[in-house]
Amino acid sequence: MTTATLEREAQSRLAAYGVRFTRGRRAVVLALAEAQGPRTVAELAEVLGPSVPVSSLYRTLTVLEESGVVVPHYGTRGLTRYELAEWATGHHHHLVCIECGTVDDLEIPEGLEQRVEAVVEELADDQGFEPAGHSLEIEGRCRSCH
Amino acid sequence: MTTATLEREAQSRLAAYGVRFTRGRRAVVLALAEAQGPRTVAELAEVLGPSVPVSSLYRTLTVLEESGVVVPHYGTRGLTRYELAEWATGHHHHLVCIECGTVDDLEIPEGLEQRVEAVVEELADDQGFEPAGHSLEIEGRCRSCH
DNA sequence: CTCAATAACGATACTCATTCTCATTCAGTA
DNA sequence: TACTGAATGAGAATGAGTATCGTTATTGAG
Repeated sequence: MTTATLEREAQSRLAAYGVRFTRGRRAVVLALAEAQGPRTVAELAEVLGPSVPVSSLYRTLTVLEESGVVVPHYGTRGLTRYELAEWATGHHHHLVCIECGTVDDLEIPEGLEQRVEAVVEELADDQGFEPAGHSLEIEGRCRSCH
Repeated sequence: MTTATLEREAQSRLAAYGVRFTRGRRAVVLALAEAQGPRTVAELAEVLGPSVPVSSLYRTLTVLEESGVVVPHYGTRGLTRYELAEWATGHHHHLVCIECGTVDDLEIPEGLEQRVEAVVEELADDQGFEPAGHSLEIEGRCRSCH
């Protein structure tokens, strides 16, 4: 997805939610687009510098989450990470490093994804609930920690 | 697994780690054995009452985690939940309620689990890392929130 | 273009889960 | 029973995240 398309889509979602696509919100969306996985507020603050103060960063991420532009991720101790929603990144899973705690996106080939979805569907049938989503986290060692 | 077996195994793991299996630690292990899914400190404190003060509860859970008796779970906003490790509960996955945030254990039939593991293995081959574990979280609505 | 009206912002105070500290108590051993 | 290190409990400290509130920026009406 191009940056222009990403911005157009993000703006459209924010508009549907009834808020503006401001400079600060654009900066956060673009920073997340650069990232290879979910990012903490601290990591984003590092990238963005003082142009987006921390208090605004928290509020911006809340707005972006509520309008469906980003989704939160809670895979590591005590920290909330954010990433662009699947309409922007495509469906993917995560590799959580058991050594350093970083989280990387993990592209999953279509065939494998279909098999995961089939399992989720069968589980849903078994247990009598309707699944709204799923996530497969794989714990291992990232390239830096090998 | 019977309570006696659970206690024996827990004691053995704590001994291997070089610490004692005290009254407070036993109480926490038994409380987690009663639970149907990962529990927060607040939830455990509610069940245990004042016999295990909160500061001890945190420390106890840390010791139990380091000795391999319990594992942490970070699936919901801002809260760490703990559950007995898989040697006690067997391998399982989680249903995270998108309504109320509770997390329930989800037993997965052997056949389905094998298919999940096959996918994880293939992903590992593709990406060139060795997986240490995996978790499949299904987001949906729990029975209370239907 | 100017002026409200309202959305967004930024600094700071605050909350609350979790961790740390330290004095006290307990369990195991001589 | 007395000694020694482990374990405990109460409360202080930390830090991520939230709420508040005065200021600034954007939008739309005239």
